[in-house]
Parts: sequence; structure tokens; C-alpha cells
Amino acid sequence: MKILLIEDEKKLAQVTTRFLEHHGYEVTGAETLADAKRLLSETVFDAALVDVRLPDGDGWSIVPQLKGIANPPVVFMMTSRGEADDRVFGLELGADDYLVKPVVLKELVIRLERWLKMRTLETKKPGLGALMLDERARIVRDGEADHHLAKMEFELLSYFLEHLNEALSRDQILDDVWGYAFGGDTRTVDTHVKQLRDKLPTVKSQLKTVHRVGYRLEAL
Amino acid sequence: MKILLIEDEKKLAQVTTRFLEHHGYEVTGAETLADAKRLLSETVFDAALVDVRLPDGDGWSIVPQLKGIANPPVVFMMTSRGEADDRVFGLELGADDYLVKPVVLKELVIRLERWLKMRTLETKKPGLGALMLDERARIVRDGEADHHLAKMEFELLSYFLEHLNEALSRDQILDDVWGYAFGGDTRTVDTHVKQLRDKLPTVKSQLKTVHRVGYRLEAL
DNA sequence: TGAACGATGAAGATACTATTGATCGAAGAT
DNA sequence: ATCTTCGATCAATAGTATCTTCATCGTTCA
Repeated sequence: MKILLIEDEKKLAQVTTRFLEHHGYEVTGAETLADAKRLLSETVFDAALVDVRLPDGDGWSIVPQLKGIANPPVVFMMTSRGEADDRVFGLELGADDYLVKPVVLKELVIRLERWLKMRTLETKKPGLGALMLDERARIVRDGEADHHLAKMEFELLSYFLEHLNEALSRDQILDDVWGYAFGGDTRTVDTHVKQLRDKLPTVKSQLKTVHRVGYRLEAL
Repeated sequence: MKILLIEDEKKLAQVTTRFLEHHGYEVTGAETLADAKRLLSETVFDAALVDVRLPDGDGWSIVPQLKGIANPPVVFMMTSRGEADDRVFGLELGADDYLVKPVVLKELVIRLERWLKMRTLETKKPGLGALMLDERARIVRDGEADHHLAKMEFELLSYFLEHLNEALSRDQILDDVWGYAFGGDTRTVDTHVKQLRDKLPTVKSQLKTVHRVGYRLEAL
């Protein structure tokens, strides 16, 4: 687990680093925002500990960048400003937790471990790799081949992908894809499902019917 | 989302309750540990907010019980004792987060929302040891192997898991699983029980017949 | 021991789904 | 304006999976 520690007080940074390393983490230190940004462009971190007060700016300002990464690290803010509004602000900005200095290292590690555990759980969300959707052109690429999908086919497939691994009832599908007002037959769904299965090999193999329930698109 | 608020200061409890309800939560209040324990045996909560100082004992003491539940709620400790050791102690005991009074309600809600989101991600698979049942996907895994269950089989098993360790009569099962309107034979339950036992080793060993009463699924 | 109860397996009834082709209407081409 | 093409929907039928019942045999309890 790689951790980015953004902290300019050398003494504190050193103690923290040593403690975390003792717990099996690999810690990289940055003393300024500029340092941190450089490191972020080079390395993928699992977590970032950010001091709010830094020589070249405000710790807040780096949070959006951290959380904008494809697989964002766990972000903890650390500050001596313990005021309520600061905490709310930090959390709303996207920080995962907010520790008031003096930071108790043991507490830091406990909280960190939990968030990292959560993160690995979340991160393992699989996708349907072979399928790529182009919303604008309504074109789907399955593996090598491009396929043209009609409007409803495309929206149906989109819907299944949004609800990967969920068993979806025909009624639910009609409501969400066709719209609440649609008064038609539930068989309509069947027919469109068949279209998708016929056009896309990946759908053929991964879209299962759940008897007496509906359909489920399974991740690979 | 159901929240159990264990707090004896009436004024504080009231304000907190109102705030949470305004955010769409269903809040049940308890003023003592005894109250809380009674409520826990009746209802399944998604989260518990526990004050440490309570009239009839220490808030810590209820945490193991909370976390011992099959599908444990998110547990937040709240206390005016903000000392470092207390926080570490609370977290190590199993509390998910630890708020120091005065609690900022907005912060509470932000943190709560995150933990509840995490919980629902994790919770997809309630289970009995080797038995994992994913309600959303309608998939059952026993040990290594995935098993295909028909609709009624799945719902029956689901029902047994919700009523772990309870002896359930055939009539009760028919009413709750098949529905009030079902007019068929009680032996139908027998047959479905057999199916489950045949398909799932864990069920075979844990689903006991209670002579002259019905069936009971026993926890491992 | 016998009367009540539960387990089991097979088969019929039922409910659900896949598949095909027809119809209708909209968008675009001529 | 008319024709052509394509997509959406529906209806009919064939094909499956599931549910339920029933008859029989084994087991438990009084």
C-alpha cells in the first residue's frame, strides 16, 4: 500500500512516516503542493494524508485533483484547525476522513485501514471489458467488431450495463428504459433482448434470463 | 434506513432525531442500554449512534452486541470525552467512527451517509458461513460453487436466512413466502425444502426438521 | 406398536420464455 | 408527394422450467 504524506513539518512527517512504515505501508513524503502534484503524476497512491496548511498553498486545493484520478486514493485531511465548519467543508470537498491535530498515530492507522479495506472492496467492481459503448454514435464495439444498435436496443443495453449483475424484472426495465408512461406489453422486452443477443456475442453469453424474475447481465 | 439513537440527554436526542428524520432516516430513540437491547432484539437497524455515558452503564458495552448481529449496523460512538485513548479504544472495540461532542449534525450526516453507502455495497451478501446469498443478483453460492435456484427456492431460502434459528411452521412459511392467497397444500413446503437440501450442502446440514412444528435453519 | 408425521421421487399441470413473422408508423430517399 | 427502409411493438406458437400434487415409504413420538 502506497501512501502519500503531504506535510511540511519535518519532525512530524518523520514520526508519522516511521510509524506507518512500521505498519507495513510504503510512505512517500511531500513538503509542498508542488511536490505532491509532481509525485501524483508519477505514481499511483492508495491513500493521501494531506495537511491543510502548506507553504505554497492550501491543502484543500489538491483534493479535487486527488479525487479526480481514475482510481482515487483514500484522502485524509489533517489540520490543527478543528472548527466544525472546517470539518464539514473538508468532508464535503471529498476528503474521506478528517483528523484534528495532534493526530494520534494509532487512531490514524485504524481509520486508514478501514478506508483502505473499503476501497479494495469497491475497486473490485468488474466491468464488461469487451463491450464499449459510444453514446453519441449509438455504436457498440464488442471485441473487434462494431455494431449498429437501434435506439431502444442501445438504451436497453446501457441500462443493463448500469445495473451489472443485478436481476432486473421486465416491469422495472419497462419503467426505467421505456418510461413510466409506457403502457405496452412486457414481451417487448423479450424481443429487444433477443435482438441484443443476436447482435452481440458478449451479450449472448453474459445476459442470462432469470426465470420468473427477468434478466441479468453478468460481468465477465 | 433505520437508525437507533442511544442517548439519554432528551434535548440533544430530540434535536438529533429531528435533523436525521429531515434527511430521510427513520430514527428510534433509546435512553438506556436496557432499552437499546430490547429494541435490538425486535428490529434490524442500519446504523446505531451510541452515547458513551448512559444512565445504566457504559456505551462501550453494547458495541460487541451490535457488531455480533448477522448483518451489523454502522456504529458511531459519540462522547464528550475526546481523549485520544478513548477514541482509539472505541475504534478498536469495533465502532466505525467516533464523534466528539458537541457533535456537528451536518458532519454526522456526511459521515453516516458514507458508512451506510459502504455498508450497502458490502452487504449484498448476507450469509450463513459458507452460504452467500446475493438478493440483488439472485445468486447463491455455497462454499466455492454457485448454484442455480428457482424462484420459490430462492425466496424460501431467503426467508429462512431472515429467520435464522427460528422454528417456522409450514403455515407461517406459506403465508409469508407464498403469500396469504395461496390455497395449496402444506406439503409444497416439504418438497421445496428437499430441493434446497439436495442443492446446497450447507442447507442439508443446517436446516433441521422440527417434528410436529416445521423447520428451522440453524446458524453455524 | 400404531398413529401421526416427514421424506422422497415421479408425473402432470402450470407458468414462463424464446422465437418467428406480421403490422404499423416514422424517417429518409427519390 | 410517394416510395422504401428500418425500427418498435405485438401476437401466436413452440419449447422449457418450475411448481404442485400425489402416492409411497420411512421415521418419530406417545
